[in-house]
Formats: sequence, C-alpha cells, structure tokens
Amino acid sequence: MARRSDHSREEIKEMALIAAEKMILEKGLSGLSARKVAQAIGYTVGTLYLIFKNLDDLILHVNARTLDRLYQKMTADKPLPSDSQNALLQLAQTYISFADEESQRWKIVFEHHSEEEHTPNWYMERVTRMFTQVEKHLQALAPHKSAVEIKNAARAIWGGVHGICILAITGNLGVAGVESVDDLTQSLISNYLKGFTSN
Amino acid sequence: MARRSDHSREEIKEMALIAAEKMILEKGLSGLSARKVAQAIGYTVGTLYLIFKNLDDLILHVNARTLDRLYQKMTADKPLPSDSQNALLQLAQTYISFADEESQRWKIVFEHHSEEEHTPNWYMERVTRMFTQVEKHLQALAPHKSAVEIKNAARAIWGGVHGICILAITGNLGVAGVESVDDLTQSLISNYLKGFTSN
DNA sequence: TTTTAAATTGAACAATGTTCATTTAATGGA
DNA sequence: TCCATTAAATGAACATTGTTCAATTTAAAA
Repeated sequence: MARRSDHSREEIKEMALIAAEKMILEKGLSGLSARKVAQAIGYTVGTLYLIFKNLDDLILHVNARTLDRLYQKMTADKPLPSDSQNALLQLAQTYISFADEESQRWKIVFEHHSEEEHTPNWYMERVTRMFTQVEKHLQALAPHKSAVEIKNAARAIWGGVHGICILAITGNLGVAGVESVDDLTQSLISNYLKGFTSN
Repeated sequence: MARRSDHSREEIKEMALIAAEKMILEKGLSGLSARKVAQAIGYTVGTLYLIFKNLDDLILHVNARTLDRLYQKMTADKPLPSDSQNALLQLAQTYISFADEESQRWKIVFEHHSEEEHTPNWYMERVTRMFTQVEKHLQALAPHKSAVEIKNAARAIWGGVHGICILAITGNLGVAGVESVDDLTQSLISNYLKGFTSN
C-alpha cells in the first residue's frame, strides 16, 4: 500500500540516520537539529516526527549504529593472536582506536541519556553482545572459573578499558595521545589477568 | 568602589552556582537555563552574562565544585585502613558512593565538553589532585617502582574504577545496584595490584 | 547639585524541539 | 474517466532556548 512517497519509511529512516551521523561527525551533538536533518534528506520536520518519537529516539538509533560499527571492528578477522591474553589486548586496542578515530560518534553513546525509563531491548542486546566477546577469551584463559566470575571479570576489564578511554578523551586523565591510552590499558589488562588467573 | 549591587560579583557567582546546582539536582542538565538561574537569584540574564562567559562556563564552575566535593570526601578522615591496598579500596568505594549519591552532578562532569580549546588550569588542577591521592598509596605499596610507573598505575586504576561506574550509571553494564559496582571495582583493584606488585 | 561611570536591565534575535490541523496525491471502485 | 478514500507530507504555530547590547538606573565623586 505504498503512498505518495518516493521512499519507504525504512528508507527515510536510513537517510535520516546517515544525515545525522554526518552532522555529528562534523560538529558533534550540538550540530544536530531536527530541521537540519529533515532538510538534508529533502523532507520536513513533520515527516521526521512520523518516524522517530523525538530527537532522543533518533540519537538512540545513531548510537545503536555506532555500537554495530564497533562490534564489526571487534569481530573482524585479524591475524589471530597467539593466545587468549593477546586476543584480549587486541580487543582493547580495537576499542581504543575506534574511540579515537570515531570519537565524535563514540562519545555520544555515553553522553546521551534517554529520558525513557527503560532502555529498549534491541539496544541493550547490542551492548551485551560486546561483553560476550570478552567473556569468550576469558573463559579460554581461566577454564576453572564459574560463569558468574567470567561475567564479572569481563565487565571489570571492559569497564576499565572504557574508563581510561573516556577520561582521556574528555581531558580528565592528564595525559595525551593514543599511545599513552594504549599503554595504560595494556597495563591494566595484563596486571589484572595475572591476578585473575592466579587463584 | 562598590556600586549599586546588593551583592558583590563573588556573591552573585556563588548564588548562581548554588541555584544551578539545585536545578541540576532536580532535573539534570536539561533543567538548567540561563533565565531560570537568573530569576532564581533575583537578577536578569544580562547580569549572569557579566559574570560567566556563557552557560558552558557556568557549568564548568559547577563541575569544579563537584570535584571539590568529591575530593573532600576522598580526603575526609576515616577509620584508617590497615594497609595501602585497603586504603585504595576505600578510595574506590568513596568514589562509587559519591557517583551513586550525587549521580546527577557527577554525570555532568563527563557529559559536558566545553567548546574551549583548552580546559583552564584551575580546573585541571582539581583533576590531577585526585590522582595524587591514589599515587600516594601506590607508592607506599610498591616502593621500588619509578615515579612514572606509579603515575601510570594510578591512572589505569582510577580510569578503571571510573569506567565501571559510568557504564553502570548509563545502563551500559548490564548489571544493577551499587553492590555489583562495588564488587567489580574491588575485583579490578585487587587483581590489578596483585599483578602490579609482583614484578 | 551636577557629573561620571559602573551596574543592571530587558527587548531583540536567531535557533531550538514538538505538535497537529491542513493539504496533497496515490489507490481502488464506479 | 472520475470520485471517494485514506495515508503521506506539510509547515505554521508555540513555547523555550543562548546570547547580545543599547538604554537605563543608581551610587559615588566632584
């Protein structure tokens, strides 16, 4: 039952998100506005509000795509590391370089708190999916640990990597450059693992 | 050379910041507006702009005060822990409960990126001051380590604690409750230290 | 009292998110 | 071919925002 549209709802949604991402890339969240997105895709604000509940909703969708991109990088085939520990270090490095190269997009994932009471499931799944990657290697590294222990370790490590990243990017770390961030996370992970695997 | 004012510049500044903090406490950053702050302190927007460069500047001052509060909690006299490791764990706990109890204020410290090219010194000092606390205990714990090693370890640990905190609060950790966050950081720190002190 | 100059105002501007009555146009039936 | 139906799309309207700055008020100095 297609109507007047040159584009389906899905197509408009896609166009809007791409336009939004471009604006975010150029000027961050403050460069984004409903009218600008609408104009960029050749529609009016009204149409945008038929597709997204509000701007927050649009941003949540942008963030989901950011998580998708990150996940893709994390699971992309790379020269396979010799052991699980190196695999984890490599994951961290992927995370850091993503945060560095796409910092504009990446920051928004943690800046933006939807007014919604509950983050929707389709979004949360993208979050937990990443932890699963970490858990996989931890499991291999410490087969004697329980599922809960692995789950917690994954969150501790990943939270740690993330924290170093975000402090660095927001200028709250007092160090500069990707290399320093890399060093810090490598130290965090290897020291943590030493403790984790020894009991 | 006092003029018309019932209040000095400093007094108005203080009043404005207190009013802003109240609004942030109630509705977060989105509850804050120049006009509202002005009205709350019995002045007009114009006056506010004589004292703060812009809203970003005002928020930066709020954040500085948040860091002050946190620092105070971190350095408040507590039952002295038996050893440095426990002192670090206690610091982390202080951090977490602060982030939990004053989450509204605390979040903004990392949400808000000033448009300024360079974060002012008076602000950065408040940031590094906190790392110094961590370094103090690390130094005692591993006297054979170099100053640089201590400095990096402090940033790795503190970044880690912070990351777990912020993922939890933004709902990106997939766990709930302060206790879980506490567990994760305790595990992060003790495992890290085990590795750190063993070489 | 008059002059001076700092302190304070608030109207004005451009831009924002969001809504919804109105208009446009594609489709199915006559 | 024309009409009625109904979804798609519009854009004016509203309240609110950050920010500026000419105009006004007022305290102190002369």
